[in-house]
Amino acid sequence: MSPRRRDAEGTAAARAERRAELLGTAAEVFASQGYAATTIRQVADAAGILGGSLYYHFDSKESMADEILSTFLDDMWAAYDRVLDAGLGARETLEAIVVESFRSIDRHRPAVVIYQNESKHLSASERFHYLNDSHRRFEEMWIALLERGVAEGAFRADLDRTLVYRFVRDTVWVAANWYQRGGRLSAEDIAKQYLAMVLEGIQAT
Amino acid sequence: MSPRRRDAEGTAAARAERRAELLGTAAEVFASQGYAATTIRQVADAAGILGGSLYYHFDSKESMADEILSTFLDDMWAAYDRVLDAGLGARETLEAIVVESFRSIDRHRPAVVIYQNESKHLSASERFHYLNDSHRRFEEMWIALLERGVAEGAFRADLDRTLVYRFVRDTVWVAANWYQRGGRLSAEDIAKQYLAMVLEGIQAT
Amino acid sequence: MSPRRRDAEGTAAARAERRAELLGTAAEVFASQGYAATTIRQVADAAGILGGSLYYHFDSKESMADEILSTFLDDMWAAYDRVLDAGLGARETLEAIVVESFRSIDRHRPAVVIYQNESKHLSASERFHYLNDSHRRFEEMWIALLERGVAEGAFRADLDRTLVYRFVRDTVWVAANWYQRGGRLSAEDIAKQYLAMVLEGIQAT
Amino acid sequence: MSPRRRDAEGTAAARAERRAELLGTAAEVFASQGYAATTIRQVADAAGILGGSLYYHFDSKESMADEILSTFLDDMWAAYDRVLDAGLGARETLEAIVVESFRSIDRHRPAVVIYQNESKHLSASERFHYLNDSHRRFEEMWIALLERGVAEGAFRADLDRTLVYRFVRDTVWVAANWYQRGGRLSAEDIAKQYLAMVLEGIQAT
DNA sequence: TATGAATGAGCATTCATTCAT
DNA sequence: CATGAATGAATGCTCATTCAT
Repeated sequence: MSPRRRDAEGTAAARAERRAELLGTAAEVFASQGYAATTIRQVADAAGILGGSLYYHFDSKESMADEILSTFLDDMWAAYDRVLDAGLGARETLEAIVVESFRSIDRHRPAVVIYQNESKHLSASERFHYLNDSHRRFEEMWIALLERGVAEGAFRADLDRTLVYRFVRDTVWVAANWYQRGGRLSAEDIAKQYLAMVLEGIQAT
Repeated sequence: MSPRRRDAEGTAAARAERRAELLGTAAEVFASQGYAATTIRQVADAAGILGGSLYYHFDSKESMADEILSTFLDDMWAAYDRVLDAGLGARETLEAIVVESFRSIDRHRPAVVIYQNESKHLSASERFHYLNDSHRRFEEMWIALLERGVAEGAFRADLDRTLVYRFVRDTVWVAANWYQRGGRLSAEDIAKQYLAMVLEGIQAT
Repeated sequence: MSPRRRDAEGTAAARAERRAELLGTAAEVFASQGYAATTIRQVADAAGILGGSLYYHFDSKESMADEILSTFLDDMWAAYDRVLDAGLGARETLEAIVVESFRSIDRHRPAVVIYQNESKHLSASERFHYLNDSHRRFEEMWIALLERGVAEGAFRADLDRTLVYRFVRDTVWVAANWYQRGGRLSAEDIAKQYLAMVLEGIQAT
Repeated sequence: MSPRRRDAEGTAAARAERRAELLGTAAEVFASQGYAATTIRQVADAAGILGGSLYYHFDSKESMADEILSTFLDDMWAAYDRVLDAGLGARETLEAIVVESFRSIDRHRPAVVIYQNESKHLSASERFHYLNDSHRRFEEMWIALLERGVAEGAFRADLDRTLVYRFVRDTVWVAANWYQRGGRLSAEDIAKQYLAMVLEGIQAT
């Protein structure tokens, strides 16, 4: 590797790192104040630079949200796909999906919060149509999984399919609102307990 | 009753009715677009009047949100209090609380959506401190109920208390995002199925 | 006519009048400072209101320029069309067109200045494509007129057609840069002298 | 000449050459987009460097315009002065001035365009007062020339002096907007035809 | 009650300019 | 010589709010 090459990679990497750093800051502010209610100056303040300086790195406020959300979704779907391709039974698949979901929350908590709170509004714009696509794929995956589970005798057949889907979906993602990395319970701990509640219920047996 | 008196009451009642009508419209727009992303003009458009005219009825955008949320919370707590005062066992209390929650969603769907999406941000301002109070009371109620249930042998003892609380709380309220009055399932139907899921789990037995 | 009708017309007329008043102010500022170099606040200052208030009347800075230019062009082409439809000889037509051009300058001086200075840049945007259309029609009209004049024996045949077109076109419109209503010479006076120069030249005979 | 001296001259010359190159690029961009509407980045892009790098060569955007315009004006006045010092008759002087004007357009087309479009605005600033001086000198030269021509019996006496001045002045410079080096007609060809039109008129005799 | 014109603070974004490397 | 990250003032525009009618 020539020094020139190393230099070029060095600055490209530094640039990418700075972007990621700023996006992390932006994601946190968007998540805690809401995307619409957050001003670009608040993001810049949190990053320790001036408002205008953000535009050296990003085209617009929207493009920040775009990059935050698509990074999260790409990562999440990669994890989901690994699970779905593993050829597990319905129940094991559900467990693995829930675990991966909590791991996603662990890795991308602010992005998940933004996804939940803002995707309905953002997806109206062309640029965020992939949110709808992801949402549709998500629903199809869950419905198929739940039906397979009923067919395999793993899940109850007496519940409304759509209701169960929504129940599981919301139950998992909403946790992003209170989850804190490094808290009392790890993402895996929480996943285990959530699975116990979702699969077995909370009543004593 | 003098005609004068009747007139006064008539106009006072008419005024209150108009307020309620406008608040209903505002709540729907706030719920569907988000409070911060909604302009006062959009609310006025939806109501068929001009932006400035809303200020005859309300002091500010904030006061609309205030009235929407406090009306909902008052109504919900009245229902909760009736349940809590009925002297039921833990399990029956939980069932009744969940049913009342879905009835609240049925009666105040837009308000519930606003409550979920915006209360975290709104409660920072003095005027909305009652949101924090309500939240705290809510948590205390649920924790106490769950502990009583464990003590009574109705609920499992092997689950993290706080996790169960959050699980049940979120699970119920998030449904406001998709619930539609007059849909396939009534609020009571949904409550029954949610209770089945929460209490017994979704796995086949 | 009902009072209601009169009222509606009254306010509609008042609104149109205010728009025209503001557009006149904007046109003058755009003409004297240049469109790009003029801030919306400068226009507002000249109108005695605040920057934001202009947006009650107009969608954008661009839409002001649009309305200024299209009003001028519509008026000018109406006058041109009256001349072209009158069935005059080439020389008389040229004289009438030049006279109408100076009258247009008299009525729309700032708009003409904006047209000259900014149309090249503005016409890049879709919204201002009609500037290109007008330009093309203008060129066709002049070329046809000059050729007819040569055929009729009214104009010299030894000059480059395109050069003559540009000469006459520029010669007339550029006068908007210094013309002042109520100055020593009226628009018609100037037209007469310009025609003398263009037709007969400035050298002594 | 020591090697050291030659180096210094070499780099100084190289620097001057780079400046001139960059100024040529800047002039073209300013001319085609308008000075105010052109960003320093667009100039830099056109030059193949980054925005900040221009500041190694120039103090400011303004100083680029300054150098572009003053270079053009110095060159033009040098040519004019040669003509004026030649002791020609009024008519021959006018012809020579017009020819030199078109030669200036040929050599400095973008600068001429900038001069026409922006000098009115630029000359407000102290730094560009020489634009006013040039303008005044220009006017005096033309008025004197035209009066001499009338006195010598070369030019018509029945036309408004100021009008003729403006007519000739604008007519010549405006051509910079469409002139293209290497086009069908050379600068001298165009000058000849313009002189024919200005002196003899366009009507058949 | 409602209108419509205006306010004025604030927002996302742009851009000339600086400067350490 | 050039880069690239940052500055900070300014810009077009939005929007909650006011108020005379």
